[in-house]
Amino acid sequence: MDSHQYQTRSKGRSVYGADMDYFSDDSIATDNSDYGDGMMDDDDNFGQDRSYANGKNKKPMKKNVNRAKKSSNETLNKLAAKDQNFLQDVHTDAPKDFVPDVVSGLFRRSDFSYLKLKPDHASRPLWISPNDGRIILESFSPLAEQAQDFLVTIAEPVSRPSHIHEYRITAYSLYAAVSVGLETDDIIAVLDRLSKIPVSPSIVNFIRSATVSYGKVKLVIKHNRYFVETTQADILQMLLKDPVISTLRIDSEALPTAAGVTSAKYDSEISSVTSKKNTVDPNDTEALFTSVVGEQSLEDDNDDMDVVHSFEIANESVEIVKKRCQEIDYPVLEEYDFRNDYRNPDLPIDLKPSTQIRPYQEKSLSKMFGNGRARSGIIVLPCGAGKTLVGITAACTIKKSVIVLCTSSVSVMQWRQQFLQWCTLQPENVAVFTSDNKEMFQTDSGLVVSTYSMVANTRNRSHDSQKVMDFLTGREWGFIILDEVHVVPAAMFRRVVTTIAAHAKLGLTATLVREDDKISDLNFLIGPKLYEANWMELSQKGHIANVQCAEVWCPMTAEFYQEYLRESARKRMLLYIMNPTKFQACQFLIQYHEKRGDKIIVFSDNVCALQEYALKLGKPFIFGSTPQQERMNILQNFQFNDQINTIFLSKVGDTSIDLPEATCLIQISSHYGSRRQEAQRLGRILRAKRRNDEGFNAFFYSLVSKDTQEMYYSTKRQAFLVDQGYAFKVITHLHGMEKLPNLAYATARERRELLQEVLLKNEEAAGLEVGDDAENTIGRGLNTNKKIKSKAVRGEGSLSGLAGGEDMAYLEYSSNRNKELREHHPLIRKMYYKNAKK
DNA sequence: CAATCGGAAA
DNA sequence: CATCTTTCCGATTG
Repeated sequence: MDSHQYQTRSKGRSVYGADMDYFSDDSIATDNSDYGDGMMDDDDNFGQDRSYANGKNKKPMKKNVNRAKKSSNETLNKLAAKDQNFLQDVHTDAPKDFVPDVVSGLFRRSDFSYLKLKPDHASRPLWISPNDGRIILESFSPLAEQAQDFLVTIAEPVSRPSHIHEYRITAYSLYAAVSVGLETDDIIAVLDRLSKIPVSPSIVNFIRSATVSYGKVKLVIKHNRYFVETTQADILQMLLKDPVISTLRIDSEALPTAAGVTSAKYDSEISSVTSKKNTVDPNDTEALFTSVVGEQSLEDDNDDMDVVHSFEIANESVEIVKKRCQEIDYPVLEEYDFRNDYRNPDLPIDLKPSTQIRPYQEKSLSKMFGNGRARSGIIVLPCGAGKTLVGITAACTIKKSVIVLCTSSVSVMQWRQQFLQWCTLQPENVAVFTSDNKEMFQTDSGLVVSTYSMVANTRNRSHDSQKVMDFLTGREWGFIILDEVHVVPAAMFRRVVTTIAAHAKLGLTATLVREDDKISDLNFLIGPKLYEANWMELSQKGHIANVQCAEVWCPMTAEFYQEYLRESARKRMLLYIMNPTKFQACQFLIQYHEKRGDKIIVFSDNVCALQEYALKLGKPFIFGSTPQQERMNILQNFQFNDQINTIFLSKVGDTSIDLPEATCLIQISSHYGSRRQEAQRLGRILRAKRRNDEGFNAFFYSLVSKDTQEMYYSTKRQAFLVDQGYAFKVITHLHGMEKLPNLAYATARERRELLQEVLLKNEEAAGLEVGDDAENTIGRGLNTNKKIKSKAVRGEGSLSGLAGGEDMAYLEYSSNRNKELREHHPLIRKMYYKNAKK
């Protein structure tokens, strides 16, 4: 199936320039999907090569490039089939313009023909670019699985579609590898064994130079005090001479060994140390060295070294030191020797015998506890793969007080429940700390589950809240679990990490991508990425659902497209979301999947559209201002009632709702190019495994209005999933849609009415902030222009609606109900306030 | 005392 | 980039 890789290749970056002629391009077949039977078959005629999505380079991609690829030889073909951006960000000192004439992609700027293939290259699965540490893995090789295990450890997975995987060795990935316990020589040796070509000296040098300093400096907490440790004396000297770090050192000998040193005392100690240090000649490294080196024997670890050199730093300076170490290329490793921690009381916690750990969960944990200590870091697992259980197992291994932080109070409750479900922890050892539940455990050790916002809060706290915070900050925690690390703003994170003293930190996430650059902050705030699962592999092994992703192209109707072209960017959005064809597609898909017996979730970012769709189709929906009680009610029904098989969700569904399992997901609008959102939403159906035998057992549709901006965003959003190996099929025509009985907006008149409604909504949205209906009561003389307009469109219903004829208002203007409730009340209030003042 | 609302921040 | 949604707190209800 040759074209397969082209589909999956489409880590597309389409740029919608002025030319929109790509859709007449014959390389995109239209209307060849047979929706009636074999609708989701892995059939070639189903999806098409997304060759329209071709390049950052703003030029419409030449068809013949793709063609050329198809006809060239096997290996070249595969390499070339990789994304075109291969060389877009090559930072290399190697000659780039070897051969100006290109074959394609990868070979555009460099000629690699000078690289000698090993005689038995065919049986080796790797190829390493000497220029930039890029690694290409043939995932069909028999050695692929082992190679993959190795590569995830030492390199960043860039893209992992079905046949060819791409990784990249970076300084950071090497750091992670070293901190997981790999040795420099082993890395090089294994690489060489797997590679088709001898590993180039440039790569070997890079690995050596990067790893020589990595994993050598450790940060350890003892008795609530922080120590910087290293086994190499020369590194210690180097650190002590560092202008930043040297000033932060505390003389540990002078401190009493007992805990409970107040921070005031710390300060005085610091000053005493610095004054003392001035007496030492900075050039006399020997003296400097001996003045601080506290030698101590290490409990026989797997380390050959039996001495560690360490010095103490103050709690407050931990972050500065970590950052500084990162800068000077000696990133600190945080390890917790929990087995030898006799000071903190043990927590009676163990997995229940019935609890089963899956192989990949075990593997991720083995990275964490590889040398008998607990390393801090991040574990990346797709949603539904049992992140919670990984966290719980880690807690059961450490057996010290645990604190769990999550993003919402809903997940707080879930964590608590899961802990009680999977392990032997007793309820009296568990405390929940949220806005309406402030508990503390009375025992020596225990588990606290809380939210980030609760802990990181800087504003004034309620009395109870402060008491709990004192409790949290006043003790030493063995382990902290940070759930959904990718969503937390870095600033908040920092506060959390610095206020709570925890020996080991574990970050859990499904997607380590963000559209901003804050993700790198996690590196030094928590630690290296310890493990990243391959989604495809998990789904092949049946741990998560097997998902068929599809993008449905809905052509704009003539009227809508006309308006679309006329309107400003701001208003275009509503037009393409409310596109009648899209609505029909949605209706059709819902009906199709309900017949199959699927449970369907429809996502829409746009609240107006959400309500419009849901009401028109008579389905329940949940959005921000849906009260908690109603949410529960709807979700309960969705889960257990056979009559309710479809629900509509706004952004609330992305996080913080405990969604019952669904098997089909339809997206009608989304947040621009957010890859994270896309992944998160897909994650909502990964848990579903009911029909594992039928091949695809879950469906993910994105409805996209053709020829609009949406297409651009859509491709961007998919990038992450495509990198994970998902193939997005394009459906240009839903077979049998027109024949659907009671199809909405089937007549031109209905569509016109819808268009009117949408345009009108735009007006209202624009006029809203001036308060166009407050005028009836108080807002006299305010913007009469708008007032007239709004009155005109509202017609007879408006007055009764304003006067409290809710039913009427709800039916006719339901889409604005939320806005009216939320926006006009404060407005009226403000006006009252103003009047009262006068 | 609980439920609910408004405000602020993220 | 604005919008949406969430969180927490304090105040107001019945």
